Amino acid sequence: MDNKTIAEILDDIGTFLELTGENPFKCRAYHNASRIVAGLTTEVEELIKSGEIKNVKGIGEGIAEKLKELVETGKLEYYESLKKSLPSGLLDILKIPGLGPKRVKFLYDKLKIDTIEKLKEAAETKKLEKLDGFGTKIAENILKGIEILKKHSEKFLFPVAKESADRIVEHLKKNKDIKRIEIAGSLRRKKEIIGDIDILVSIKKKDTKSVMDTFVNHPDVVSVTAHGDTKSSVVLKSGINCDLRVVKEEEFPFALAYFTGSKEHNVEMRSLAKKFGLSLNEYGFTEINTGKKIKKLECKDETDIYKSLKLEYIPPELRENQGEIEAAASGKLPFLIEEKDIKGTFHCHTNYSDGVNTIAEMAEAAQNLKWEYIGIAEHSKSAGYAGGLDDDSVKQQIAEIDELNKNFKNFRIFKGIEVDIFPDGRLDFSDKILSMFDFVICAVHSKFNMSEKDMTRRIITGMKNKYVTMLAHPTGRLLLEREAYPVNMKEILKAAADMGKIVEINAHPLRLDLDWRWCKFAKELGIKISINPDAHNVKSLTDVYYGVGIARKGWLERTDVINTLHLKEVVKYLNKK
DNA sequence: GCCGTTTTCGGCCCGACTGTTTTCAGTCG
Repeated sequence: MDNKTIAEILDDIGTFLELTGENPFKCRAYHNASRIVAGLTTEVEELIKSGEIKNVKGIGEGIAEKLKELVETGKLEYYESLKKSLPSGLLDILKIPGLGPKRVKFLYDKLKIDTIEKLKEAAETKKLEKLDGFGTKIAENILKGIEILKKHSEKFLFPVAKESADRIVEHLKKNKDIKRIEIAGSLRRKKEIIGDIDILVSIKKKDTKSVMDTFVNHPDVVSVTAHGDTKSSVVLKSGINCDLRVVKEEEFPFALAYFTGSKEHNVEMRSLAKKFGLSLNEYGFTEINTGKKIKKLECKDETDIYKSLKLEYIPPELRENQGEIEAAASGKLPFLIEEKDIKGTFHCHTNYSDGVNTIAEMAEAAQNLKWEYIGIAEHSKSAGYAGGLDDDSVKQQIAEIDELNKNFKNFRIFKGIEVDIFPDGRLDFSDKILSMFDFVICAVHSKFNMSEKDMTRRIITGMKNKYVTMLAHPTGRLLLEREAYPVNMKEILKAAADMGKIVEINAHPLRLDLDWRWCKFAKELGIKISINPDAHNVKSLTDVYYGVGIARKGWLERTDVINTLHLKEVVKYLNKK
């Protein structure tokens, strides 16, 4: 049983326990354990065999015992009986905004409501509002919530959320009462999937009304779900929920840190503050004993906050509670890669296959970005749906690139290919053809329904070819659209490290894969990463910068990423292959 | 259920908003 499945089961147990009214801290222990398991780079099964499981922080005796049963028998009695005791529909009802475990359980106990349909009917027939603690307003909100859930239950890709957020920020900036404004939340942390948008402002005067009004009256706003003095909440045209918080200028750094999250990072920060005798919240530090605001613990920015707890400044992308606080305490934070470090890129398509622009146009666009090189890599012949190249068109493209390269002085187009890995691990071109390229990318594009074992072997066999330089989009996922195919990523990365192959972070917003959760492990193995846009037109070359965000989340430094090398260094690297 | 530089028991982050109440519970992040 893989860690992902185990994590889901633990998370469900946490939720089930909430619904039964269990001690909230016990519930949290399961949710915590779920997150921890999801972040492990070693299989739980191995940890149990080696006895290492008891050294994992957040997993104690009780949960370790349950994990043991789960991996050894493939089942967990505790989980099964919880599941049996509660209708599965309660989990759906829980997704409705405004309904938490208490109310869901109450409704189930009182009215036997266990599906969204029954809930809707009860609200419409005024049964809900007669219950203790319920009223007309809550019933209305539940109906509204059901509608919102139906329409906008989905999450959003980073660029979609970013664009919506930028529009609001631009609009708010016109309000002269605003002093500082920042996007916070998962957008600031550069998560690949965004749930909602958090915007934070500080204002010059006391009255927040004008700022709040500016916000809720934005033309993109389709409904207002909260409209208070310090917080307002709206749903935007794009379907995204957007929150605005207004704080005083001196509170701004604390609020920014707080609303940037992640929640888990904040919890750790608060615990740490406690050890310093301080309580940390979105407004500042408070001494725990006196309850008085500490005058001289003013922080002008986030750096000051971290410094107060004897930590280095932690960049937002790292704030996922994946060891960044310990690293910051011991001066071991990575010096993260930045956009300006990118000197070129690989894996771009042209109109030779399914791209839009010519090679020359792509090269020109790359130069406009001040890059020193671009690598063209079309699909191979079996990728008929994507205009894959046959032997003849390969030769023709190579000739064209050679010709174009004669015109450049400090720029170069690298000749490459994105060759398919067949189910048996063979590649879609002969070695003779592959030997003609400056670099070769291998990737899976078909038959995704193989077992984990077979898919892992397929990819590793493909990488073994001596002409292969790098592996592209290692899980084939399309965010919010298609699940990753099952692979043993640990084995693949180990194999890549052994063979000295580069692994791609595909910077296309739908892929962003190698996932950042694996980057740190890849880095520890000494694997070089290439941040590639998989661009099919000139505009999407800048997708590379989404990839930089993911690399930063994955603790990567300039030296971990191959396309931070200057032209001369890259030529040397590729020639060594 | 987890955890320990106050602790092996007794805590476990904390505040805003909403709706229902008339001082608070539930939800959310």
